[in-house]
Amino acid sequence: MFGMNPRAPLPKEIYAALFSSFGPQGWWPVRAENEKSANYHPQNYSLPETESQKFEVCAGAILCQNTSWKNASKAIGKLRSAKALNGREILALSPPSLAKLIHSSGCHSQKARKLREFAEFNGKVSRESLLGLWGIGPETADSILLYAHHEPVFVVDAYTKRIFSRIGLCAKNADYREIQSLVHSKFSVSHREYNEFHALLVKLGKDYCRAKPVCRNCPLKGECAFGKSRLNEVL
DNA sequence: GGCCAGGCCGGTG
DNA sequence: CACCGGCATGGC
Repeated sequence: MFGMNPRAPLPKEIYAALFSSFGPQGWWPVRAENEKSANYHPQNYSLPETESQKFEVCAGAILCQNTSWKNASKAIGKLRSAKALNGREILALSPPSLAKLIHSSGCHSQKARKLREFAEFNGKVSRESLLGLWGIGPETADSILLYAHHEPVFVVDAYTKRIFSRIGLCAKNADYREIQSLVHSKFSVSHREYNEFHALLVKLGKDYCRAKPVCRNCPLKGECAFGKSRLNEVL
């Protein structure tokens, strides 16, 4: 309860404000079969379509755990060059050589094991089955469900927690399921909106609502009590 | 050079 | 159950 603000903006109002200032983010970035560089596909919510594109999304979700997308993306590129962006080839590599390919993503030994665990999995995809795999926690599982399988699931990450708690929408120590069910119940939408919502929150977290916040031109400064009080201090 | 990045696991109290 | 250290690279 501490830190929550009854007059905080609702999830759908936050979504609307972010979408109108930032526009569609076009997640998840995947490469179409004949393209040389990874592309975003704004407003094409049917991607990923092929099995290899889906695998790329899942591998990316694992590789970008606690890592910048840039470093994770470099590792994806290495896997592609090695023709190892699929379960069969991942399993054919020795763990050390797989770790070498994904070196740039950090925690490479752990992530090599995580990729192998995922590659070995051939059951029915669900939140429970994904969470049963070593190396897949709630955020990675939900990212896979949303961005690879188009399930209407809101993904919670460190940015989400920081933004929502500063706004007063949730407590500072709110846990994953608490934040997720808050959004699911107050903002029940399709995978397209959850896709954009998470991506927009990441954008806000990177550009404005950082650890050291930059409130000056934040799109939410009008409704954020935290930002207002900070701006008053500065002025 | 410290802090942070689109977390997760295993051990501890 | 809540908290913490370890994993590890690259950019600012």
